[in-house]
Amino acid sequence: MSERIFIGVAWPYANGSLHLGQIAGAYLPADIFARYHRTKRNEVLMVSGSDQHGTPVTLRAEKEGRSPGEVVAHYHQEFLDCWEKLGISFDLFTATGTRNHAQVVHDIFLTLLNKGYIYKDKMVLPYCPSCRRFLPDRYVEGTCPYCGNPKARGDQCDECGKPLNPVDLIDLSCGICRSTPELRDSEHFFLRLSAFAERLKPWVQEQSHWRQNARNFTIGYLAEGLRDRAITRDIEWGITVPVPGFEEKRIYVWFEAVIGYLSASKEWAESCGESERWRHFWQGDVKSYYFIGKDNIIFHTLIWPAMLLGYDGLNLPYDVPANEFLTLRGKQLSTSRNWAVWLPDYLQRYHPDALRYILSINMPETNDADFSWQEFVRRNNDELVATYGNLVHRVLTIAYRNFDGRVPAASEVDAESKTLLRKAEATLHTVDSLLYGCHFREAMREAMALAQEANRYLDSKAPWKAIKEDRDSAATAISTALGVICSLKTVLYPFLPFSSEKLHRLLGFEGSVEEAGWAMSVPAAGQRLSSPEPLFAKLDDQVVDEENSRLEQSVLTPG
RNA sequence: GGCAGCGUAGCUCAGAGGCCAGAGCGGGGGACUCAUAAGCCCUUGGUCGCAGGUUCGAAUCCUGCCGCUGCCA
Repeated sequence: MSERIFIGVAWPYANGSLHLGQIAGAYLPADIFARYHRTKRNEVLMVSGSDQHGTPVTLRAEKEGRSPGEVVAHYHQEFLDCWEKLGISFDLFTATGTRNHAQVVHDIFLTLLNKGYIYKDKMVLPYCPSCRRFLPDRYVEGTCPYCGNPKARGDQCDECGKPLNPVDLIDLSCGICRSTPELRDSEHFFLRLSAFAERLKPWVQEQSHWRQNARNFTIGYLAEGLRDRAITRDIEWGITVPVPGFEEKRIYVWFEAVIGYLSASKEWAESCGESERWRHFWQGDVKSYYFIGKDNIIFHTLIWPAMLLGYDGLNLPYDVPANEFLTLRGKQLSTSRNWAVWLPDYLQRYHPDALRYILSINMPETNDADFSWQEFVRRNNDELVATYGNLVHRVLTIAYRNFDGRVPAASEVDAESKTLLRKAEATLHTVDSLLYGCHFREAMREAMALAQEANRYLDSKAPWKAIKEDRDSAATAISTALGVICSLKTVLYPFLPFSSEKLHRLLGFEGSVEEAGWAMSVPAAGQRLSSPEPLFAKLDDQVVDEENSRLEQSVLTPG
């Protein structure tokens, strides 16, 4: 029975490059999940896009002397390039800057407004008389009321790290012209989150399959009481407010970005030439998964569900597998301090599957997990290459050289070989159910355990010796090992798609691993093998020093 | 400051009341040679953050403290 799976992935902010933390937190697990379900022949729609609005984009643009549109277009293209190279298989990766997105946002805004879930109210905000505008939080400067730092910004104090409201600051000044802003009333729209609390509480309670971090955090947040939130701002860069008199204001990013999941689905449907097909993934018997980092939990477990409840008729999230964070050499990533490994950089120098491997085997599912170049090289060389890559290579080489480049026929399958084949079959099932439940790290470990088992089997059978005395026994061993490798190719495909496809062809198959499906398929006797080549390359230990000094250099010259 | 998660072998991480607390890597030893000097076998190594408590029994539950992370004010 085929299932329908909707996969929404966090929308990366189009004001800078992607780093490894984002990949480990959301994109990689989402992609593993999507590839797994496709191979299981389930229907999958996986979407995301560039988050192109908001003050960070404007700031970046000003700093670089470009328009926000140019900044956003640049990073959008870079993202697309990264997805392709890293093999993140979106059905659609769009952007919040599209006309379609604005239309869908307006539709939701007006629907919620008509139903009374959005209302107008006044806020007191800093207004600069000489610039003649309300100032975004980040454009207000003043003295921090907590630590006395005279250059705190309206959104947060860089000295003590406390988040602030602009009106908290002492001795306000305009970040643009330095004059003193006055506090004025400004009219804004608010989302009546408080109206949904009673419906959200029992719903969250029922989600016993959610990860502990997401569930407890959400329950705690609900217990404190959901407060209404402003959804418009006095800024110029963003989606317009579809109400007369609000031409100078824009919809706040946090409100419109989550709507991207829906607008992207609609855009995808249009591009299929079936404009109503999005409903297939939003209504009825569909499970929707949202892959995000832990900083984003309540937007997906409370706010977006509230908006969907208010809009009515669309499915709420089924699961929100929020990951914890990736640290870099034990320290928190920091884009402003340039303490990060940037994805475009990585992809220029190394194999995508090597990164996918290390981030999978040590995915920050329950804890923050650490990345270091030392670990990267070690796991690549001592685990990926040594255990899996070498297994594949030794089996293919023996088969190719001794059996005329073809899969040998197993005469009689002995007990030991049967045991291994059963183990392969069992691994296929175990990995299946682990992936189904979003336990990626454990699934990867199971797969690697099978590779280890196969190495043990080869050692015990020693086909390189048997070939001289008992050719049939060697044939059985190699045929069995080829079967196991074939299963490994399948269970590892969601994690390591490039090398699995390569192995698929080395084993003499046509088509793709996905088409072959999630099943034990022992290559037929006589099947022609391709000339063996290693799946992965070992990395020189020098890489550790090179990359570490690159990191330390980049910290000295923050972007 | 409030809330949540986490603190387990040299390293990276599993385990969530009861078989001597596990895996991979590293360290030490061994047999082998098909393979990217990879693989295999044996072995080393932990008062499970600290202090109390509940229990016949606690890494696992409770309380307090310390440290890390995130969210909120």
